[in-house]
Amino acid sequence: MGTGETEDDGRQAWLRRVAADVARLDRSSSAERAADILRRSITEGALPPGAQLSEIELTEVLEISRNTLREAFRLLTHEGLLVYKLHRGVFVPELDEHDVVDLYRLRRVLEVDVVRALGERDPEVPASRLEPLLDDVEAAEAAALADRWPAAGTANMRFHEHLIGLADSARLNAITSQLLAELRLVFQVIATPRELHEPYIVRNRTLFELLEARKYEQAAADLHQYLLDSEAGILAAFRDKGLRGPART
Amino acid sequence: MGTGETEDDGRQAWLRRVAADVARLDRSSSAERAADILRRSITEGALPPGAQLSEIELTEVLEISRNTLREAFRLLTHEGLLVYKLHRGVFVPELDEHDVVDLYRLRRVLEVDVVRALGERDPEVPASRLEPLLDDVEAAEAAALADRWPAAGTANMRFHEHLIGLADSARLNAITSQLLAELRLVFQVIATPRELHEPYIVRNRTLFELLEARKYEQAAADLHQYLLDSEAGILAAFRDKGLRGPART
DNA sequence: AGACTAGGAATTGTTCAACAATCCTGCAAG
DNA sequence: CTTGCAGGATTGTTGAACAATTCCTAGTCT
Repeated sequence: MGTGETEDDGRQAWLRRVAADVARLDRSSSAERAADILRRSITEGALPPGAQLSEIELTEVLEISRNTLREAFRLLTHEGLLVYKLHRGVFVPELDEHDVVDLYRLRRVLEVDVVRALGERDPEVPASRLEPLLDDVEAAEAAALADRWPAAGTANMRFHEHLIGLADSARLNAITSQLLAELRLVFQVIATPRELHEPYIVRNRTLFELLEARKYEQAAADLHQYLLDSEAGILAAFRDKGLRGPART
Repeated sequence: MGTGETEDDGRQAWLRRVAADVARLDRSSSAERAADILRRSITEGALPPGAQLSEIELTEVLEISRNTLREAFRLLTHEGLLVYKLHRGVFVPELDEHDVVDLYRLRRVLEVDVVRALGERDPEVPASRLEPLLDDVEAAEAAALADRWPAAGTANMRFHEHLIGLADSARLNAITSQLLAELRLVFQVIATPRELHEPYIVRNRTLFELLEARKYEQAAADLHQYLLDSEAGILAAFRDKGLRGPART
């Protein structure tokens, strides 16, 4: 870095990076640590939808007090990964078809708009911004080759998370993170990961190539149909499996 | 830090009002009761952006334990009305121009889509669904006639909340509620309520009439420009004030 | 025998006070 | 002017205690 013009930009970028690092390390409160562990347990299926989380049991396992545990419960409740039933405890929510429709309605509006805005607002998107998307696409393809379908699903979702990230909106990122967390809950119920994720690996690559070629309008239209198809697939899977009586709560 | 004696007077008056509120409300849980009081204090400006909320002081004023107070803090944090800084306390967030742009970007996407979807999905919207919107329009008009501009602003925001409600999406309602709460924070910084809210009272009525006439496409276009104008007005007021909220955590 | 009700055990909801960890302030030294 | 170090103040966390509610069990009545 030699010239003075880019020095200020470099400094700004460095400050932002440091601030991000600090924020990440600060994040070490007991409640949030416990929430992290529980979040993984839920999204990975160790705590399936409908399961109850006993306070006494978890205070012993996580080695935290009831107050701190309940703080973690509140955090996850706000993310939609837990629900409170008064005087009965916290449960992993069981989402139904109506929730799927609701989630996909929001996904379509937000994601499609992000892609459209890329074309309208700033035609000169730095190519480096697309790198995380390519990483996700390749990660999904590799996982598919290895028959690791849950991992493929995770990579697919990270693709969409990074796509939203292109908008540089903190609030949009937070909303998306929550929507995808709830979607993972839906995937847990269906439990046929291959049929669920396989068709969208190649579509993600197509989408990436459209973005790389700066064909934003076509990418937006493509993504819209993509999400409609994905929603339809999930709803169909729900109706296949769904006629069974759910676990009694 | 201390700016003068008038601040102390204002603080005393605020303390007295809080004490009165404590005596009056007895029905809900202590944490929610405290959250109600604090929410009003924040949205009405008694606790301005940037203010720190001392735990010890508030436990004495609100007559609750620190744990209960922290529960109330969590509730308000989820609404976006407070932010935690680890080991430093809770603060009323200071939003800057970037936040305004972010908030309005989301508002435009979501609200315009709700109106469009009304036309596409279900041309037969029951007229009764629009009644809350009319109530809000009339409430804003009445408040404007009485020179009660904060009340007019509140009615305006409830109009938009009810508008979003037409989509019947629990998640959309939650997101909107939080966006508008943060917007109230922005209004507090500007502190010229009349100029801020007056132009939009008549525009809300226009919007309502377009919806009533089922001219959804025109309503959507109208709303889009409406939100662009509102954003521009707020940004202009920000630059006039020259008050900057630099901290971005 | 079956249904209903009363009572007790277990769990959650709420509050409190004390201890540990961290941050801020002021002051002295280089 | 900056650096390092106490001391004080504030926040983070814990464990216990008590109240409120639910669920299970046992007994009673028809």
